[in-house]
Amino acid sequence: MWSNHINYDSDMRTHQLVLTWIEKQLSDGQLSVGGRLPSERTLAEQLAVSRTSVREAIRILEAMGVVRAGVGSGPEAGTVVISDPTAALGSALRLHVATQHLPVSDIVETRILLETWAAARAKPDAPELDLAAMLLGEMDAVERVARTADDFLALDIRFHLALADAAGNAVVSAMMGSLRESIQGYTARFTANLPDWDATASRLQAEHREILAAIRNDDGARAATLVAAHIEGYYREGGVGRPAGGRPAEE
Amino acid sequence: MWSNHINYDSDMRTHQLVLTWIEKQLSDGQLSVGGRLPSERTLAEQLAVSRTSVREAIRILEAMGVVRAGVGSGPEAGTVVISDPTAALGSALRLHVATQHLPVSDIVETRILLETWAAARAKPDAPELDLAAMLLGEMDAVERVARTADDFLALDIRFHLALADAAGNAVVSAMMGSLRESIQGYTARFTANLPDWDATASRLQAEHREILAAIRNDDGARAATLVAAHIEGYYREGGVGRPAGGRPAEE
DNA sequence: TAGGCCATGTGGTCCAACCACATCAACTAC
DNA sequence: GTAGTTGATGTGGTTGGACCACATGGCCTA
Repeated sequence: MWSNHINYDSDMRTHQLVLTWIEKQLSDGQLSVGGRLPSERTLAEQLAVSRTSVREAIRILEAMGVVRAGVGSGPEAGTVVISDPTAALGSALRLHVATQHLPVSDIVETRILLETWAAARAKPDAPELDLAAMLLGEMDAVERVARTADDFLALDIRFHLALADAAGNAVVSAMMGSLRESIQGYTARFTANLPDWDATASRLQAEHREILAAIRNDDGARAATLVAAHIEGYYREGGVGRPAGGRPAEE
Repeated sequence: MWSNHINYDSDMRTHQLVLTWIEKQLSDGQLSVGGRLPSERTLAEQLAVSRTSVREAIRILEAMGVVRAGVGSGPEAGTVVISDPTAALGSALRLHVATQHLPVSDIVETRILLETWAAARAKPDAPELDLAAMLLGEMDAVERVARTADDFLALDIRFHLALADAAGNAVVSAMMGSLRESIQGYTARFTANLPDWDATASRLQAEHREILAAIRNDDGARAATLVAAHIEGYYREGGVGRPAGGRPAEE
């Protein structure tokens, strides 16, 4: 009775049949990110295959990063779709960006590219935003007790990473993380060039709040604009000319 | 009697134990391309796990394009290593990373983000474009002489990296380079599952030429649009549902 | 010698259990 | 009544055994 309209090759291996079925559910929208697959036993019965074959298919999807299997009962249980697999075949990702001798202007450019994208894409209810909000409070505290600018900027970086994480793209998060050292290395020069650190910190905090508020209001376009201006101003104030208007650093 | 010196995490899932064992064989050189794994039953006995777990591990390797399973007896039988993941994915086969949920959809997203940006800002006279053009010619040559899809796609990756380099941003170039391994890992499976490689290669080449032409004409917007469509189509065509080994489902 | 047959070994599939785990509801003790 | 315990329920994780389809190669027969 379970006639899904999949064209089964007569000699298709059984676990591929399961994969095809799941793929169809996903492409049809009957299954999407966050959704749960039927239990292995149920799926086996529905597709008239053994649970073994279902498990082999799920194992592949798990290795590809499409689903995550969790035992027990409750929210963590079952097989959950964690990635839209329209183009998903998983693979190992090893990021080792050599951030040693990179021009600051290129870093600024890349930060703007990645962070504006992330800001435009972040969901208002992303849990990473809570972390960002907390970091905002810590920065306020640091500022009150007249701690060093380094402490403040360490939190500042974490704030920006949290915003990037809120976009939900693991690769972008990893790339931002790989820039962390470079960004940190810059802060020394940054603080040295500032005439009035307190005023700068206050302004940065105000901008941070605006950005976070824009994301929380689901105004991605505004958030992206604010982020770009924020990063630009941040580096300009530190005496590093921002790479002119989208155009690189010529020469 | 089988004391392999693998450090078994006590809570490691069984099929991952098998993956770890096979990874060790490959990295130690005791197993290489063309070599055959022990039979599933033998392997299960040696590692003191069930054949089911061995099969799940082999299924993953098969989906990753590392091995090919053949029934019967004779040269086509047994589980044969058809690709050296040690070379393809870096110094070690990070299968545990593969199961660590780094969805390829995120990689696709990031590629589109970075490459469209690079295409939009690449200068028509960038020297990297000459390299890109040369690679185009090489891909044509490869296509003419044989069905060496792997060779073609190796050049394809270099082409994309050259375009990214043409934007003149060292950070973006480094990030694209860090994605290289991931992209390469995907292409192995990609080629194995295409019904008509020649047609696909021709289409890819046509798109490559369009992209390059757009950049040469200083039409960054068009180049970006073409790149996005190109990458999207590229991954979609190798989409989920036809892991290595089986023939792709007819449409 | 030529042809056919079958023992052997492979992966492919299925089944029936059992385990570990996590939740939740019913129950019990206070 | 409340707090803690216990068991039912359902999940994925694992196992061993069984049978199948397939391909080879040697044995046996004509």
